[in-house]
Amino acid sequence: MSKTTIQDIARVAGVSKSTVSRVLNGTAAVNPEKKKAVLEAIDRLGFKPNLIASSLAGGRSMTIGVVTQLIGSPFYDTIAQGVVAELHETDYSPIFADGQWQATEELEAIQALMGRRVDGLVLIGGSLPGDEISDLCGDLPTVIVARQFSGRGNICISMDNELGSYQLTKHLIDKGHRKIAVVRGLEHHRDATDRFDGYQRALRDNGIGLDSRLVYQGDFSAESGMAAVDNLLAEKVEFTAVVAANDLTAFGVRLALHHHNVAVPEQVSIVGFDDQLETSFTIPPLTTLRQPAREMGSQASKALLEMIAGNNFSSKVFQGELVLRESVAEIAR
Amino acid sequence: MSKTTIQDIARVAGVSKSTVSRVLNGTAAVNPEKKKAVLEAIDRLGFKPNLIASSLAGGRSMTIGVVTQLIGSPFYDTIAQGVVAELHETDYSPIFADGQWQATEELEAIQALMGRRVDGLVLIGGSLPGDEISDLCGDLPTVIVARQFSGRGNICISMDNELGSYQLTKHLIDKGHRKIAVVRGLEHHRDATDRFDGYQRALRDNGIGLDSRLVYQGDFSAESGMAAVDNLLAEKVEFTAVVAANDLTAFGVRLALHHHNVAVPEQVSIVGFDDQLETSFTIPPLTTLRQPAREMGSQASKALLEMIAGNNFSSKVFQGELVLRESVAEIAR
DNA sequence: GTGCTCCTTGAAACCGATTTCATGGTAGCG
DNA sequence: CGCTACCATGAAATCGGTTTCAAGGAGCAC
Repeated sequence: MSKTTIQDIARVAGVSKSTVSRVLNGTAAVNPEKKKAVLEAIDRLGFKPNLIASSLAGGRSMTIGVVTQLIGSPFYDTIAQGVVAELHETDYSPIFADGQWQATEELEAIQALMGRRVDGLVLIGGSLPGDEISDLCGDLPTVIVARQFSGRGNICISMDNELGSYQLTKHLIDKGHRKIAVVRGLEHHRDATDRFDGYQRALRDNGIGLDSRLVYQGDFSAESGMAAVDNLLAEKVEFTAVVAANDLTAFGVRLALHHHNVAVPEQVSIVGFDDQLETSFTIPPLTTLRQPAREMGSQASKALLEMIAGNNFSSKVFQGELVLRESVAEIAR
Repeated sequence: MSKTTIQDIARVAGVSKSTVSRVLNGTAAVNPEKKKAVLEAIDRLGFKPNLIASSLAGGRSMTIGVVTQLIGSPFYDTIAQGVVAELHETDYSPIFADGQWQATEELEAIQALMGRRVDGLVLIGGSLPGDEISDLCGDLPTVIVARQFSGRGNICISMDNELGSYQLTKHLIDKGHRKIAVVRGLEHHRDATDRFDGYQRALRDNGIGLDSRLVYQGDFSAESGMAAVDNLLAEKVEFTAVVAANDLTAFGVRLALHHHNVAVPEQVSIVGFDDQLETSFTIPPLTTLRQPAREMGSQASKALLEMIAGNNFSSKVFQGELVLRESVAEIAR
């Protein structure tokens, strides 16, 4: 551990601490010769400034708090990656705390990060009410990713889930499908309800009535996709396509259909949501809606840095991109 | 931002800073009444100690540096999750820096973390030579995950890749396969070479010669799995099974076979490596080797905390677990 | 009642930087 | 040549805690 301090450098270079600090931060002009002496001393002693001390003195910690919800979801993981990657170029370091999709945990996580005097906060997902977040964070720059908010004064980087689901459903309708089953995501989860809304709007816009027998309440898991299919088949409900809550659920749907010897896409078409890495390699490759997860993460970091710099930044809603692959077939009407 | 300091609490409670500090940390006995007064003041003013100041004064930052290699690999991500989850219960917070699988970046990442005076370091993967790590970190407690080391005095939490691959290959042999193709992982990557070694040993132990036409140099991607199959088929090399470098590669293999109308597992069996979430839902569900990624991560945190506490801890090599699903068929000899 | 120890407590030093402030020196200008 | 203005520089205060140290008080034994 480099125990050398700014004081040591000052002594070796024959200047004062103040001067060393000025060289380090370029806060003021210094005599070129002294500057050289300082730099040499730094190099020779292998000095690394103690960021903790500098945080305390400077009032800025150069850290960004990131609150995750540690469910091994590729989507959220990718967002986190984007956040970290974007910060990588800067002098800020991300410091993590986890909320586990539970309000109390999330609150603790935020408080822990604030105790560390982070300069900004990125919340990825989460279940804490918007206003509570505002109260908690006060004037601490805060960005919320993958979540849309009605709360006051928060910046959100989110996805238009309703539209995405609308597009997917519309795509199926355009291909001639009218008996379209849906596997919903986690109950009360905003993303899930938005997607379901998009599904409904697409049906409505095309004069197709909502058939409750085609709606299955899932939870974003593959298992719920399988259960949905088992259920549909057991009940002998006719359907030619399935809108899955996300890709993982679509995997489950697809596997269950396989078990029941239903051909995809010949007999039943499937669409997912997310476009996670594996979807291009399933059989058949899955038609889905790409969420720009990594980009959302890096956008969140960018927004936060702007806010910290004192600039304005407004919320951004991303639109997904329909990725057509082979899991949807056209059918005769 | 709570601007209240320990000084404010002291004033309100009518005691000295020292006493407040003692109440906060329980470092010494305090008069119950004063203690009560202090606690009340803390509660009333909503005081949260400034961890930065306390780090500086206390000499410990209560922070753990985690060096990742930001490739969106589910395996490494899961390890990171394990690390974070385990730390969640403690007063330590993980702070991230990324190495991008490049030695120079990794070096910078480590230095940045040391500048933050982390109390310990977890390296997930990485390419920096072991001795260099030792030099760099000195006596800073350090744990390396998902990597085996010859370097001196480092603690490693790793997987026996050679054995895992041996078991998978052996399983195929037991099922009657003798023409077993292999798609290797990234060149020069230790995990990849270990796995290839395991493959070779299994063949050797069972009197099967190594046929270089059955060996394809991949890179852990799904694309390389597809390319391998295309190649094998184009060259008209006979094979009845494929050992893929990891699950993702196996997905590629499986898709390419599908495109060529080769039935899995009837005509060709496949085994993967990792047991990532999606593998149980592919068609057919993939036989693979489960890596206890999350557990490795949490084990790493545990080890690190022990080391920080001054206790000894030795390296640990995990063994994977063969997960039998439906992608392997028995064939007549 | 005196002397001693033990315990609680506050004052002050300290952690390692940044930043303010005062000073001496130099340059510019009349 | 003298005055002001400015620049570079170091001393000292500061950030918000922890920890050492010495002192005051209580408790106990004689």
